[in-house]
Amino acid sequence: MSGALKDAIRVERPAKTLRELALDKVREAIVNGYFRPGDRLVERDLCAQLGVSRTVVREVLRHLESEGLVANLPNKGPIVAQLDIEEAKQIYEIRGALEGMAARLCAERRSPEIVAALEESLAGIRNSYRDNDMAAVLTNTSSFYHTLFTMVDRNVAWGVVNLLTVRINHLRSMTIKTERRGIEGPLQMLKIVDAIRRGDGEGAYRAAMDHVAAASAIAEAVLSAKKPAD
Amino acid sequence: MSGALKDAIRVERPAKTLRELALDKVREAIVNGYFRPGDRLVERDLCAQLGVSRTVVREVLRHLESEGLVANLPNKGPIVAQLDIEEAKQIYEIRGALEGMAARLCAERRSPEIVAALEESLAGIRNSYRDNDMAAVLTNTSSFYHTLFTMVDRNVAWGVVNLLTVRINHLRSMTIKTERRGIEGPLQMLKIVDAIRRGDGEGAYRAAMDHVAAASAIAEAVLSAKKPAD
DNA sequence: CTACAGTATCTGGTACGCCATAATACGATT
DNA sequence: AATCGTATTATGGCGTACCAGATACTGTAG
Repeated sequence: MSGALKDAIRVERPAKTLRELALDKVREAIVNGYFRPGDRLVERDLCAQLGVSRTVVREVLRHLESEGLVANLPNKGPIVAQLDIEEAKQIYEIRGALEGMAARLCAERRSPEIVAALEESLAGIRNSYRDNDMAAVLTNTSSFYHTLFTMVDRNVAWGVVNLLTVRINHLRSMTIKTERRGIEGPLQMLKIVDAIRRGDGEGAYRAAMDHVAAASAIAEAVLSAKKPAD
Repeated sequence: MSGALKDAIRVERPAKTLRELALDKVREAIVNGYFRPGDRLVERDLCAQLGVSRTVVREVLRHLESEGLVANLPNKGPIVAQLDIEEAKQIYEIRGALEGMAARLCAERRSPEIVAALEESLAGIRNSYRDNDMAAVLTNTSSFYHTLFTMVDRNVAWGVVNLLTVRINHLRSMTIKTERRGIEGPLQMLKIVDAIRRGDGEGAYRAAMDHVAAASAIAEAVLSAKKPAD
């Protein structure tokens, strides 16, 4: 049996451990705001809410801690990590560097498939804005960058970006709701795609940087406007 | 009592939980080769070796898994992650992008303190090469980049670089042992410092990129030379 | 109203047990 | 003897119970 085919008939098992299910649940609960920043995450309460044992809950909390979504106060226990503005700016900066890098690589490859895939994602974003479906905007934006990275086989960088992105997810959901972002966001991304189509590596790099820089500026405004109200 | 002083007499407790101690131990054991890539990490064995309970061991394994140092085979359990060459190249590339970014920022800040701190680290590296103390070379190199990042308050990026670096640590220890690396490595780093001293952001960026590119090339050679021998 | 003691809460950590699965060894059958 | 089925073992996944230490809360005595 040839190597390429030998997995074809493999029986697909759920294979997800309880731990992974719980991890996804809690992470989602944090990123979509069910648990707010600063909330304490009491182990035994989580056990009850998730319907799993402390063993599982503790492993999940450790995992989220290493993702930066959960902070651990000594002798007090885990809380949902607070995002301070300085950290958010750094995250945006890193994303700029890595997404710029990926955009440049895409441009240098000069592959029509890449352009087509990016345009499809971009169309999805426009539609979601038109339908006012903000959740869809987020997932489509993610998918845009996902193709940007995976088309040039940069899955490690994609993992890094993804890891950082969850930490600023509530910021993202605020920035995209900003007035004019529905116009300017896709416009900036279009510039990236155009530069890639032209094979203009440097232009693609700068366009990607500009896009996250804009997002960062909006995030900073949103965050500094909200902090005093706390 | 004034706020600035009130922590002064605080009794410094280890504050490290058993879990963190165990985490460090296991990570170090992996990084310095006590556990080889592909080795199985049997929970109950680790309990015995570390002298801690299974709960702790499991949490440690989960943490290392999310760091990428440990891989979990379904229905078989955790093993030490194997590093394939493609992934290593991607990690070097990311480091290049981020270290270049940090170097540029350092140059733009034009602070003599930064230059002084970097020169001190660099001197440490040279001395370690002279003494043939390869472990010290590694830690001093880390400290060089640590100052590069923290001097411009980019601790998040530093965290990312650090996280990625542990995954290629055995590669690092092989590349620095390469002939001529003891000359060329410090020379490339000196170029970074010089550009920073000149306030030449672009030059610092490129010098940092060149340095990791060189390391990456050596690593690739080392890795592809070793793989067939497996 | 304050100080202090007692109490409740919660994490950190341990021990132990049960179950499911995968691999291996072993034995039976043809 | 080769093969097939079965017991055994190793191990991870998961749950429960328990204890110690730190912290926060509370009520009472002075």
